[in-house]
Amino acid sequence: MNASRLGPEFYDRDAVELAKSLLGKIFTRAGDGVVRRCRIVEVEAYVKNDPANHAYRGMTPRNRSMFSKPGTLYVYMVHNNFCMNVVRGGGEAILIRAAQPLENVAGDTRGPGRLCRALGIDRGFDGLDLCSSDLVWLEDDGYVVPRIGVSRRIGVSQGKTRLLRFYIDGNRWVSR
DNA sequence: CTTCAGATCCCCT
DNA sequence: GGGGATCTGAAGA
Repeated sequence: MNASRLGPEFYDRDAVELAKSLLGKIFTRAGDGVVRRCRIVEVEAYVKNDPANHAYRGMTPRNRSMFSKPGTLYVYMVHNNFCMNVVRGGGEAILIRAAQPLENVAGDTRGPGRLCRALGIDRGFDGLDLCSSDLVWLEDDGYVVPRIGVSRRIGVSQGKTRLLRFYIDGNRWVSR
């Protein structure tokens, strides 16, 4: 089956639904003369009225991409590591925590910081549009997720009890 | 301007 | 399993 690039309509939906839908999709990173592909296997949702969300207290220079249109990439740095998110819009986004290497991907891809390192994603990718960028986009190859696992989020100090982490149950590339 | 906490990772035990 | 690295962004004075 041919893999097709996901368009604007895919990203314009409830944040939790978007998070679940991102599981199994192919993250593509082009440029540098090669095309790297990996399958998203673990995500976390950061929603409205969520103290753990960077956008909880409104827009700042760092998180402005989270208020851009659905399908925008939000990249930030924490403790010397980059993390990337798929923006839902209105201050909501989905953190990509881990992926399964498919093509031209070397290094560990389990954990948001490692994943960005393996794919060569940095703050320069913040604000790019996954629907129109020549560097990064998402594809659907028809893969169907066998079973979605749910848990609390990892590494947050607030909003700990909310079940907003989703992963492909049984996949060896899920972190932890 | 200063202070401080953080959506992590690595290395040690 | 736990602590330190390391530095940016945001809040407070």
